[in-house]
Amino acid sequence: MLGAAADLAGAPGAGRAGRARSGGPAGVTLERPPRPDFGDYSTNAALLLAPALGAPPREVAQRLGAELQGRLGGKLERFEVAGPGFLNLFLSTEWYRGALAEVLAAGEGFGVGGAARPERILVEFVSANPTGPMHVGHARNAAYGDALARLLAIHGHEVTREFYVNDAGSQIRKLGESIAALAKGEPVPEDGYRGDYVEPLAAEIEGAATREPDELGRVAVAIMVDRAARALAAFRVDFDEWKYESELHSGAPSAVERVLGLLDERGVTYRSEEAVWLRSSEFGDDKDRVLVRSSGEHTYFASDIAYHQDKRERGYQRQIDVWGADHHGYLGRMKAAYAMLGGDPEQLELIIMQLVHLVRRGERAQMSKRAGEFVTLEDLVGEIGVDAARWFLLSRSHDTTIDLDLDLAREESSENPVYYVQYAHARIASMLAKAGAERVAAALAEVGRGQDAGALHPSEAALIKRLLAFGGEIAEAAERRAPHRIASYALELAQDFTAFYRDCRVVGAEPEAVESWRIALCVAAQRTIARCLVDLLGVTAPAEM
RNA sequence: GCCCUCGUAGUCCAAUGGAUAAGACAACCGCCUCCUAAGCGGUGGAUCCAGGUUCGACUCCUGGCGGGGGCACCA
Repeated sequence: MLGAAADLAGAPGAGRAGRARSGGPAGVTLERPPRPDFGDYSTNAALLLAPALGAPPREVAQRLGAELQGRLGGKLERFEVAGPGFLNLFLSTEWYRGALAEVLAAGEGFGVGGAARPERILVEFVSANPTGPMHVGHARNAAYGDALARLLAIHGHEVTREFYVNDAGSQIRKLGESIAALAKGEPVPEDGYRGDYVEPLAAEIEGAATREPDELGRVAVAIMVDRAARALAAFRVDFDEWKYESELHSGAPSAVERVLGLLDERGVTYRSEEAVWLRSSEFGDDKDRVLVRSSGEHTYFASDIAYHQDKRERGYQRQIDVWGADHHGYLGRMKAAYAMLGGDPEQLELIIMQLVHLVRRGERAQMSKRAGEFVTLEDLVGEIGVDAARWFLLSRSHDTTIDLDLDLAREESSENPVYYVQYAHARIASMLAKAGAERVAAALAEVGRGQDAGALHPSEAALIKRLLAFGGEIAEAAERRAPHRIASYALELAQDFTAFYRDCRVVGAEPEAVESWRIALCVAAQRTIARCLVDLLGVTAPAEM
């Protein structure tokens, strides 16, 4: 944590660091109180320490305050004990000046790398079936998984992003059969694929009318995967690895066969009605599950177990899977299988994304891939653009259902708060350009020397406090797998900047020391907004609008 | 029926057990001689219901009610 803020966090039992290291009572916080007259920062430490100390909370708060006063000296203007025993701290201008200097000195390192224990993490997301185009649900999954990966990486973890391609099983054969039928001018099989994209796909594949369905399926998968990768890249989502399910079935023995062997050795499988079952119900699942069908074919679940085992063997300390809500019934069996193979269930995180519902004329519409009725990722981006689409999808918590009315989204995209944040960034760029690069460099150097620039405007203090909260916001958002918090923070930061802009003249401010100080504050605000937009949310930060 | 998840203003949505529940859109009233009006200021408006735990509950527990999802030898 930042030095200036650490002055406070270092207080007995106060702050995040205090909670983590001191072993003090849980729930101690150092936070920005709801009202300015409650001080700049506030802690409930006394409320929580009081029972252990056998003293009234207000008395404990008084003692804490006195101790802090001694430690911080001129940085702490005064403190107050409030309500049931809150300790409210009022910080001096000196403290604020030092804090901004530290933000600027930290540069790219400001607020980042705070993970207490960095891990190698594999984030698997999207993993859309290659049998059709990606719809808005995949877009949400992509935006979320991508933002989460960015967040975890900035928080200090080593992150790998992976797309799992389900290129095996009956669905691929069905796709091949559908293409073969269309190529021959025959009707598509009853349970085949008949979306708008299938016919062009059939036309694209040379000699489709004379090739075998299995082979057509493979060719079609290659085309669809390539198409998905491109659509995702255009959405600013890139993957480090593309893992094919078919690989898990190849070789002798295959990865799937090996994992089935492992389960067998552990005595957690049995045969019944010609099929091989997993005793997953003994590990928290609702019922036992089939691994090998009576036909001799492996189930999807069997390859998925092999896939998760494979991830573990690749040395990831943590696996995060981002799944659609329609997969949540699958969670219990996956956790069970993971544990049955000796994995620590804590290290397998299965995140369920709630669905995106399409709304047309106020009514919910069903998205059906086989019927070809859905809004694709490309449609969404085409209608409202990458920035607005990403913000729209990322500004909501992953566990709330989103209703998407594309007509409304198109109309309202100009009202998207993303533009407000971008506008603040562009406005700063314009101000700094007006000041000139040399003047900005001089101002930054001056702040580092700690020049006295007089009293602070409340808007300046508020903006600095918001900037100082950045590291905590990253930590909180990363630990809770909640990138939407970054969107909230970015908006609040932009609002605080805009209030500062309204209240405080920057370029041309008198005396020069004030101008320097405010230019430096603008630089810190601009960097942090860009950090949020570009590096965390994958949204552009334009220099002009 | 069972399991999971969500219920906060007209709408969308935020809030590690903390003080008077944040913000956006929509509505209404004002503001461009001034570093970008994609902006600023102001007004009204919310925790599904009932119990419980706690000094303190939107938050945790129990029971309802409502929305969504899931309960295959499909993937």
